[in-house]
Amino acid sequence: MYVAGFVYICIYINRFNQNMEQVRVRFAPSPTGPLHIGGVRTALYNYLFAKKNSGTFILRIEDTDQARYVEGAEEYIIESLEWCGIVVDEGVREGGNYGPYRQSERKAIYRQYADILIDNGDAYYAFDTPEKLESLRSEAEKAGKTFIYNTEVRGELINSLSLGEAEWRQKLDRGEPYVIRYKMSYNEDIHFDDIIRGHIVVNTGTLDDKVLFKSDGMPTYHLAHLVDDHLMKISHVIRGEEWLASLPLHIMMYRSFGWNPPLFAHLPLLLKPDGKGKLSKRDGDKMGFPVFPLFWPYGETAKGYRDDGYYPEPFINMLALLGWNPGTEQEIFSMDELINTFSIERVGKSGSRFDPEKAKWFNHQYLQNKTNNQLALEFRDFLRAHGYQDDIVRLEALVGMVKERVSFVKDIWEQTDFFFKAPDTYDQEAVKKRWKEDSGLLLTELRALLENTIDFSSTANETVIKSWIEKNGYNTGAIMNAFRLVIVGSLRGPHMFDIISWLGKAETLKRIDKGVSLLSK
RNA sequence: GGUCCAUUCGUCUAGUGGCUAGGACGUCAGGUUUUCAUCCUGGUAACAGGGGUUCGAUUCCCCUAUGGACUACCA
Repeated sequence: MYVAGFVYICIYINRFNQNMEQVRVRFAPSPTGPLHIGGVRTALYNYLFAKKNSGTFILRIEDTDQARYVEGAEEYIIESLEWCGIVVDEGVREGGNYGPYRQSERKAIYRQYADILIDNGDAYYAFDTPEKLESLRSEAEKAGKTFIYNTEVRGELINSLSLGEAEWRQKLDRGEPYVIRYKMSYNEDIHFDDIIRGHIVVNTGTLDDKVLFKSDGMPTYHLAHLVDDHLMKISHVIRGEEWLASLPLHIMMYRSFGWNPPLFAHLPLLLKPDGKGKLSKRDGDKMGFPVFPLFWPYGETAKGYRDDGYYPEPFINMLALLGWNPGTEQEIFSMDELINTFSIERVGKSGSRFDPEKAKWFNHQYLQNKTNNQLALEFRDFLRAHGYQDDIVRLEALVGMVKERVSFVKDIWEQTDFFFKAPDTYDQEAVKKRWKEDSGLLLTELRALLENTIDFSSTANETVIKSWIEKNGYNTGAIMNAFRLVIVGSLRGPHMFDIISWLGKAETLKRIDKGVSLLSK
């Protein structure tokens, strides 16, 4: 028992080391719509693992389902990965020695492998119509059971196992539609390992004879991905947890083919922020955050992170930490740091609830590290959208004043709108609280002071005004709040002296005049 | 229903057979500030439940509960 266990572990370790020699991983989405952040995370973990181990990251398009194919989805997926900074080594655009990388273009390959299984006796032809199977399923359901196409019922259905050879060959020759099914063995325990979940045992009695080859001449996922993974020399299959249930089948198939399976790692799911279940587009719509990297422009549109103002770096940073952590207290990672630190063993086992608030915080952190020049350049577009413009040096100064209080470039406008337009109305609450009987007189006095100032810089004004306040024994808070009210229109914004210095003397005096006349009535 | 997987603060998570169970987001309070925000400081808050094993379990085992995935000629 112990010896068997030891031998088993040795074989496993040996295989593990073999696979580590040439790491080749793939991200294999099907082009059925926009790429979900769950998918992005799967791609990211594959990418990080590949780069960490000097391996190859492959993008394979799994378009074997012609009915679900969506125009534009492939381009969208590629563009999404590009935006994220996930670089594909081999794929539909990049090419490579193991192409083609689109399954629809590999159609001819799959049939041969299906035939190998048939010759082995590990697969067979089945002629049952979808309608017949459907009715068997609903019948079983009515009886409180589940219909499974397996050893128990195989003999009673129409296939090359129940029919005489002459009979099924005749059906084939006549061109009757058929599928190829895997002949699952009965009552056998299969043992396999998952890097994240450890050792798992499943009895084949609970498995069914999965369709490998469809009547439309296309393989199903089970056949296609397995053949491709083998032919493309994939060393590690890192994919979503939804595949864990069909891993026993895949292990059996590797055995039938006589191939060494790759190593597997099944990633936990991303769950919705509230309640239960996995994250979906609906949650994003409902709670006002995106679940896709990019805006999806086809058919039913969906907003994306890029278009919502997120930078790719914090988006990736946030996603990397959702289900994985380095075991240290570091939270902010560049892509290179992620690559250096990543390991599959440190991916968690349980599903992670997505928290949009934390995503915002990551963006905030990254934005703080941008230079004023970068932000000013980006902000200029938002400014134009509001019908304003200014020179880049002035915008740099402006951005510098509010940078630390925003999470997105688009937020800058909310913090700086009053720089571009004098207030027309004044916040009533603030007026009530801060505009006193003598405010008008005091501001008129202040106006005279500013009018005679030569140096209108922030520091110069601060010195002048503060000494004036002190000399006259005025109340600083009373003056400054009233001052802010006429300049900004409400009690918010950066340092007052920075504001008026940016506005300039003429505009400052104008706003005092306007405010005093409107508020002193 | 069946099979498989999972379960540490509200959320993301660290961690260990003996610790005051650590960090981050959020939240709350205080401080700084001429305002708001930022920022700083501090607080709040967790080992799903029940049995074992053990001198001792959050940690190891079993059961229960809860959640999830799969159960297509979809991936």
